[in-house]
Amino acid sequence: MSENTKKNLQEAGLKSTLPRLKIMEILQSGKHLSAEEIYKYLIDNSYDVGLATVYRVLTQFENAGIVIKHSFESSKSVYELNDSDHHDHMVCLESGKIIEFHDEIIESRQEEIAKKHGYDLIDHNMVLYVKKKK
Amino acid sequence: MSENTKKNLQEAGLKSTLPRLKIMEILQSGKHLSAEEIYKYLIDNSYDVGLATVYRVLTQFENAGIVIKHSFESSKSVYELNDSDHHDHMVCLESGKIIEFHDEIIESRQEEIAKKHGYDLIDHNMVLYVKKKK
DNA sequence: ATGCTTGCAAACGGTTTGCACGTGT
DNA sequence: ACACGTGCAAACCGTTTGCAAGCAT
Repeated sequence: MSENTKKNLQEAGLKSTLPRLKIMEILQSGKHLSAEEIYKYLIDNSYDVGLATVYRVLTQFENAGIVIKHSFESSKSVYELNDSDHHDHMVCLESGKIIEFHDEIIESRQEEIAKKHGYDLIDHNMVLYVKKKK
Repeated sequence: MSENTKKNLQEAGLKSTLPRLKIMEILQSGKHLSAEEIYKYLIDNSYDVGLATVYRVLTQFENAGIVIKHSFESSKSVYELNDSDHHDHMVCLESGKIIEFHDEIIESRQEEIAKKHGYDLIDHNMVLYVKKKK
């Protein structure tokens, strides 16, 4: 797996350095993590990185299409690996839990709406804010 | 109209002060404006406010349900009057133009999705990023 | 050997806050 | 008169950047 990661990085024109490999590895968890969370995790596991490096690496990964950046809450951004099959998110306002989902009906409807207004749909951002049903 | 505005403010427990009335008036334009844009507009029209006041007023308005805050681009937020009939937004990546729309199919689909996962839909955020059809 | 990467600390940009003064009711 | 609102400047917080040193190829 690490060999694979190395290749992925090189294909993206990025030298396979330790910070990059470590960050990639953390992202494999499938969680939605902030730069700071990743940074803290590395420090706690006694790998010394600079927070700036974490930001730089994440930005490079984003540009390379390796990760996707979200801003569910206004201030800090979170990152997740781009598994390349698109999904949207639901955030529980009570627990903060993030649920991923995909809905073809909504997707195609979005296309139609853009078209109807004379535009091509390039991308979209959709987050549902929810609470556990009682 | 200004009398009405005054009443609205008071109902929200906010004294009807000049900064608040002026900001309310600017928002009537129906545009999506940032705090800084509102601030500049006031200064340019020779009404001296502090930027901090603009932020404070907008936050109070948001809490009172008078305005809605969006973050279409990551950094600055924009505000619009809450006309209380809900709509979503489409942003043109080339011109920056913002188009409002409402789609019942998507709305009800969102409800269903939340339910299907055992949640109640409280709110949502949806932005389509588009480009003019060529 | 070269140029990309890194860590650090300083800068950044949007937003918030403490404080003393001003204003609406 | 009183509490609430305001302006200013300083603080804030997440993120970015300049620089000199370090590392992958």
